[in-house]
Amino acid sequence: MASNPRKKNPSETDDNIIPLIKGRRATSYDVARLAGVSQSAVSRCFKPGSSISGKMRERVMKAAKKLEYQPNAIARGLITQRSNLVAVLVSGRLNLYYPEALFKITEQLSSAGLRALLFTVDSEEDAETVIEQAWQFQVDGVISASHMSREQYKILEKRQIPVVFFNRYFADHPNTVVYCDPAEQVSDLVEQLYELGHRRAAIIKGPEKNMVSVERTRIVTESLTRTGIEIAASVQGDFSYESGAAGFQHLQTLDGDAPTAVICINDMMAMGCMDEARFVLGLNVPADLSIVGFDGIGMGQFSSYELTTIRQPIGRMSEAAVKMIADRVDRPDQSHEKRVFEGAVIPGGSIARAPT
Amino acid sequence: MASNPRKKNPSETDDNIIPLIKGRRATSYDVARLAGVSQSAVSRCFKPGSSISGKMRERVMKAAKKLEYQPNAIARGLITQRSNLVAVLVSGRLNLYYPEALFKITEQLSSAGLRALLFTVDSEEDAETVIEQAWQFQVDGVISASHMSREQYKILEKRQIPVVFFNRYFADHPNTVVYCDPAEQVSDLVEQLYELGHRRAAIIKGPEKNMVSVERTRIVTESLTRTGIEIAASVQGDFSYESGAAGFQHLQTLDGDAPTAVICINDMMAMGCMDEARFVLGLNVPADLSIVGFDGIGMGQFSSYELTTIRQPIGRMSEAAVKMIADRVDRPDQSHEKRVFEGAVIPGGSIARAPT
DNA sequence: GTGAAAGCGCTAACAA
DNA sequence: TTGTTAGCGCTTTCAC
Repeated sequence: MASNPRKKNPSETDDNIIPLIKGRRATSYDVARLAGVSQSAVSRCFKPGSSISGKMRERVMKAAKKLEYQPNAIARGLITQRSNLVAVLVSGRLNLYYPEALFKITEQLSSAGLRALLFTVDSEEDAETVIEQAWQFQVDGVISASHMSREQYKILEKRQIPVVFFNRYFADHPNTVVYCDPAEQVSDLVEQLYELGHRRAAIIKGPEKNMVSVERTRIVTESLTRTGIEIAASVQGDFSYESGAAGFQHLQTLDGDAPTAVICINDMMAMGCMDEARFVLGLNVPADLSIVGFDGIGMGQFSSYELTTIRQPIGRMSEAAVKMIADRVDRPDQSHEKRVFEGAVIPGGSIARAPT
Repeated sequence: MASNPRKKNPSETDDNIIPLIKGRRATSYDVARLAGVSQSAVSRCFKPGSSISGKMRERVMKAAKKLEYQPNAIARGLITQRSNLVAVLVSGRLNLYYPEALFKITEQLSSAGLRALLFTVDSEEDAETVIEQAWQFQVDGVISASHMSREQYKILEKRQIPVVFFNRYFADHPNTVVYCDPAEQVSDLVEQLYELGHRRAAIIKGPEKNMVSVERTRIVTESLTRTGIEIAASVQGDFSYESGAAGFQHLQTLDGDAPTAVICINDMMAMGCMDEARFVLGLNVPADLSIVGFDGIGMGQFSSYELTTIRQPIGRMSEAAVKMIADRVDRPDQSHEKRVFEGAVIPGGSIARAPT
């Protein structure tokens, strides 16, 4: 019979007394035998909120301790249909510039009793295989801070795996999202630039298909136009330092008056831009050129940069993402929710009155 | 009987034709039924190297595709006693300065058919709970790039969970290690400093209990002494930018001749030190002061710093770590191995002739 | 090459 | 409150 406990186990045929054979981990049966109770009693002892007497609990726990028994989460997951695993999808390339969120999310998941199964996704094909992997490992949910196509999302939806998007979403599709909307702060900052006399600005954008980049660019463009600052140019970057430098170099080659301010769609590019302006072109930042970034990464505040930027509340966003995935795991039919956080302007010293 | 397939499954009692009930994932039984073969045949189809006929494989795969069947890795793990999960332990705080290794390791694990279960460890108690968690999840191995006490390591050893240490090890205990030994490069760099006329240097150390910090400090100290450069002072930092700045500030308060060179035990502190020297004390780096770092992080090469440093071959080290853990998972009784990589000097522009 | 059957370690429904 | 028992979905002998 299947339920005949450990019939083939050598520890039983050889010697019923020795409970833990070297090299084999103790199971609930081993604990039950040592404690002289049933296996299910052991199981109950490790499930919070089970009805169990103090005496029983004590006996079991003593035996468990002796055998260093810890319930097998894999076996538990098989029967409960809950793995307590959450796939965390990050972009290896982009996250290098911004690892805070990953660590915060991992910590938060841990406090929620969930484990982070980490996947790096740097291409659409990666996403494909990662989703299959996550499916094989029966993850209870997915936190996606990397690229994911609509089709891929639909697969997860069909399989009823809850997904929380971190800083990206599908506008035309219901989904659960934690997001930072810097519109208000962009508006403030752009007005400040206007008052400082800036009338021509340039934008260095992030990756073409990156949602954060596209949204920030849109907001900046709108805000500049509304305020009455002309957009001299808008060049493509890829979020890296090098692309910020290259972007600024590219700006120099364009016709027309030079912009007095450059808005970079993330901090890394802003630093590249600043260094290019200062060290290659010999400009003075901010006297000759004002530079603004996005993200609020730690490095931006180093004395060499003192970047004026718009910070995302990463801690609160990570917390929210984990809270939301945990909720959706418990109640998958729950309606979708989008939690939008505001940014915050970090003043810095990279903007000043426009040169006359 | 336990092996009576899916007796209680509503999809069977209600309708034997419909193979996949909405909301339940397909199992190998569902596929077997649709293909008209036995369940074990399905299992064999998904195990590489099983003896199976082409016709059978085709039929099964067709059915599997139709049902979007993927084997359940959790159930597989239960029976094979292999979870294909590897716990990756990183320090959340310290890794912020150095996320490359984590992403590289994750990618490499993925190619080896293993998944990274990520844990952040920032205190000894964290390590305690993390080890228990990893044990519960039946991880096949552990890659530890965070603090772990000897006792904690011994627990893992006793439980026969292979461990690979990344950039740390226990000298008096056999263990499997991937490590970067920069002794040679330190020697070169120190000699270079000597030839540039430096005779007094200071050291800004990393966290007291951090193995990398202790080792680098030891090597630097020895090298300076051997070469004939006096160690003016050695102050404590914690690997952060701020502590590098504070460290340099602290150096200024000390009696005696000021050092003409500062060796910082990581790049982050070197940048803090450099900024403090330049922007707070108005020194010119490298004309007035030479600064050296360790790690070779990307930022160090930004034009604002151009840090002279000793790089670790992170890519190769990550690769080695994954290779080693995969080997040990397959052959746990294999003897231990320590793979030591050399560093590489990145010239940079933060050292020059000592001021006279 | 294929199928029947046992059982990995656990939870949960049920009976006592 | 406790014990008995049926499976979660898979791999793996063992017959044929």
